[in-house]
Amino acid sequence: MTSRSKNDSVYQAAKTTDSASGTCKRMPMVTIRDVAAMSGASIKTVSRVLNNEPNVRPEMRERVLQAAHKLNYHPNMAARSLAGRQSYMIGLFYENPSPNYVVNIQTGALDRLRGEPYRLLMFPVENFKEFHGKMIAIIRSSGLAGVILTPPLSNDPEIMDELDQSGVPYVRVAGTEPRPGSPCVAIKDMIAAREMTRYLLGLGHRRIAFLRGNPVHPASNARFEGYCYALQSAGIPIDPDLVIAGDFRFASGLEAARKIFALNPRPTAVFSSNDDMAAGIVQAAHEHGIAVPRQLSVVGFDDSQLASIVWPRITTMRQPISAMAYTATDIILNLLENGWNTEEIRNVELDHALIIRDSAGPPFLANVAEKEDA
Amino acid sequence: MTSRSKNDSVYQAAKTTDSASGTCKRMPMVTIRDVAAMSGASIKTVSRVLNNEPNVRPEMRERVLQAAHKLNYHPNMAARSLAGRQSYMIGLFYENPSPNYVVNIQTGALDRLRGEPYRLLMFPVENFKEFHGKMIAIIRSSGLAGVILTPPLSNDPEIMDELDQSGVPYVRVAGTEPRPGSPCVAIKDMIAAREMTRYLLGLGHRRIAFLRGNPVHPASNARFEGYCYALQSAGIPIDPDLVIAGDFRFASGLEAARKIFALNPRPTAVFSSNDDMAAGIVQAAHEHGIAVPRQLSVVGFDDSQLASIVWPRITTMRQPISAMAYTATDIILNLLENGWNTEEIRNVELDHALIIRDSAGPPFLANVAEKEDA
DNA sequence: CTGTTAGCGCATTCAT
DNA sequence: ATGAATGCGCTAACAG
Repeated sequence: MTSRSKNDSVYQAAKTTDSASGTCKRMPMVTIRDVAAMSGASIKTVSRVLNNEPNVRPEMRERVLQAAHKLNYHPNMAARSLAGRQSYMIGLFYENPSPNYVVNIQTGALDRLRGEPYRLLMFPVENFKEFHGKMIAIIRSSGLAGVILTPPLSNDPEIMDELDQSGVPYVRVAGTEPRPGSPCVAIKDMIAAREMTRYLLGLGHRRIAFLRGNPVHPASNARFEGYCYALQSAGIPIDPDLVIAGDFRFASGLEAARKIFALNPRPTAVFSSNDDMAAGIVQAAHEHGIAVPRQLSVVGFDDSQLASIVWPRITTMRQPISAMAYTATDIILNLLENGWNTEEIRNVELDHALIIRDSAGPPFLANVAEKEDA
Repeated sequence: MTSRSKNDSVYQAAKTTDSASGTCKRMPMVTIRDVAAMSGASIKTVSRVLNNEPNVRPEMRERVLQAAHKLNYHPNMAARSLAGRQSYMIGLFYENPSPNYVVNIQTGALDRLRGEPYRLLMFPVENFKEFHGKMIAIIRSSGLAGVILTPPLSNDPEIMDELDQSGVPYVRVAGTEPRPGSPCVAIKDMIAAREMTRYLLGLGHRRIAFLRGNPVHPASNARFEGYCYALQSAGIPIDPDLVIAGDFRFASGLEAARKIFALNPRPTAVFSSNDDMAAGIVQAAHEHGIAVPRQLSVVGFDDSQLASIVWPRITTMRQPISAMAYTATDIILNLLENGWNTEEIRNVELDHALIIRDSAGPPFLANVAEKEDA
């Protein structure tokens, strides 16, 4: 009740006048000036209050806050960006490998952004090769404050060069090669894949096929290494016939299944680099009347929604995708707030977890025999 | 070759100087002034060229364009928004029912935005009830030029009231109730559901269960109506026991399955309001040893990725989600460009399509008999 | 057809 | 602890 009715009516009128006029053009802007006028402070003081800067008397602060609330004031992002020479937009660049991955990444980033003045801008990239040379333009024209790179972009040296040049902080999700000056959050793909392979080995499998992902995603290679490592330490040579190419898509799992089913003797287990392809194998198995896991164990990687939707539910390696994006966003925010100190770059590695479900079991030895006399 | 080396070197130096200095703060802004200086035009002329306004001599236009290109100029969104009193941000508001839906919506919107100066901002809404009253604040502080509403927000009168008040154009995706002043793009949910039900009827089913979606999504009700309509015109009364509650999530399909399987006699078919729940039913059927479609036909709605990933692949009603979002975005863009003429609001209805796959077939009559003597 | 002059709403010196 | 003045990069009236 500090300000009298006269003020109130003025402002309230200003607030509703246009929407009542039918043409409904645009709401009259309530600016920092209006707040200043109403609270009896200068615009600078209002600015101080709004940005939580020191050197404002508590009671003054309170008055300003009340006025802002009363006027339903909201800072104008554009003006703020322009004057402050920085934006509040974070760009998320991704190439759509699987919808679930994208959604999880988004969710994680958005979670971290909740309550922050920053916004998330989506940049789907179709063909990241033809993307080269455009990064700077995009950053500049969209006025991005920071960017989050997901694979395969997070390992593209050219893109990172451009980013370095642009001067905006960027964080890589699931990048593999360390890069000075650029933080990265990832999981230990190699270790995780080794773990999964050992799980299969522990179940008794000896002929384990591996379904690779898109080779431009380095995680795909890291997982393959883990598979090789585990096999070799178990004294099992890598059989090239058991290594099948794929591209992370469901359809490529379907295709791979054909090749795998044609193998003689057929492997007793398949380790797919991600869940989408694993689901493809499971579907193909159904169609060929091959029982999973009795005749064929199938395991995936990611623990995406898919893995628990198909039947049997897929044993997989959980990759905390949302958490990775959350962390990446957190790092960006720190970089943005505390200045970009290239020295204290954080590289974070999050934990993976083996999720045992129903698609893998001990090898059905009759299966091998049955094949051998074919 | 209009401008000489002197100019060139100056600008080029300006372009690279900072990134070479190690501290990598921010690239020096190339402004409209630089372009004006280099091309020998005034900033207003440059502005005209950049915005494709008339009244510029072609050769002048060319010179400006070249200068801009040479300088690697990119307009500053913030300044443009501030001066032009309009932003280039389109907000996409959604509550995450199923990841696939969200991704499809996004893809459609992003497709339409390609090449446009507009950007897409994501606004996930957890609890849309507690969202009331915040819409205006969000629009204002983020400086949204327009918004796209997806269900259930696209049918929330309070939210739409706020939107009307805010004055920014908004388009509803899959809204059901027509609303003056707000365009909407949808499919004919009722008709489509009726069609699907008739398909099942045509297969010979008489006991068809219906799995409802989240009741706050009006599409859920429309689909239910279609089901009822088809049944009634076939002279089959609606059996309340066959109408099961759900919420569009996979898990609710799983739950619903238990109830459905306990029914005696068991229905020969289930029509689920969306694919996620249908996938839940299929999974549960596997677990209970109920063969789909031999012992139970299951059909879904949406034709999401899921539908063709589970086994058997689900017969479903394709809803062109991406296309709907594309169209919605198109409408927003028109509204933004040509002014918001409330008179010529377009309500668009896109086509659905029955996608016949493997999860539905004729009823297995022995099934009925078998149940009856139980 | 083209240029000049003013701001847009805010942050930011530098006064006080 | 507070305020006046200046300008961010651009668009928008107006003049020519």
